[in-house]
Amino acid sequence: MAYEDKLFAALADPTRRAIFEHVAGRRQSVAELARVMPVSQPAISQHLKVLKEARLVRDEASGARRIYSIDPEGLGPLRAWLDRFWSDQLAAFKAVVETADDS
Amino acid sequence: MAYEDKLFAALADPTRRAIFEHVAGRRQSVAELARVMPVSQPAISQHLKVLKEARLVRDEASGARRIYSIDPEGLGPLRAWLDRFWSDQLAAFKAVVETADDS
DNA sequence: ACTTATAATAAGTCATGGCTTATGAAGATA
DNA sequence: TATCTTCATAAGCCATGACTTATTATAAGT
Repeated sequence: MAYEDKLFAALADPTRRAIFEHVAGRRQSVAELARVMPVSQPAISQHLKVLKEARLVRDEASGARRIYSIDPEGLGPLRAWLDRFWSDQLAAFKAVVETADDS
Repeated sequence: MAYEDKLFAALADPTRRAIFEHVAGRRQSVAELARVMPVSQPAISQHLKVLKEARLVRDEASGARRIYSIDPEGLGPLRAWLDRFWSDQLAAFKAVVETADDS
């Protein structure tokens, strides 16, 4: 599976996005997430695995716990993808405006 | 289903993303897309329906054809979502730097 | 009018994915 | 050592979704 595919797929699920947003707000353990989210601990672990493979989060051992935090570079590729269309659309918009000026 | 959910879900499928990128490159009909993509015409129509409900594309009748084009505002919410974390991460990074300055 | 082209919808198949409970491994605590 | 916590993995269930072929509707061309 291509990397970009993993990134978009990881963000597609609402529960997983919620977990990501929690982790982005504050680094925390699996148990903490399980306490606040409406799914079981294994479900949390499974989501975190997907997020990790998409490089959206990192994990770090801390005794028996495992602390998850956001991966600062993880959203870079998403932004890059987005900017591709952003500039395209700006160019297209500009072209329309300039065509209108010709009239 | 919430709007944001539809947006992310629409972009999750690689085939659908490819269709979106084609349409973004040049406005075109369903048949044109079906010619270049490795799936059937109904599959294309189904994907376009999802993209349209996510407000990523628009359609316009042109005789028997239906021309699909990108919806310029469609990616706005995605960018807004992204920027939320972008500034968060910048703030976090700044905090780390300033803490380092204190030492 | 008849045929061809275009595209949407219906119905059915099949794989994937998100969830559960059960379990085991590794660390902390008594 | 024994227990408790934390977390990951295994296995199974079930809904969803991406695809197919078949069909229908509408418009264009002859």
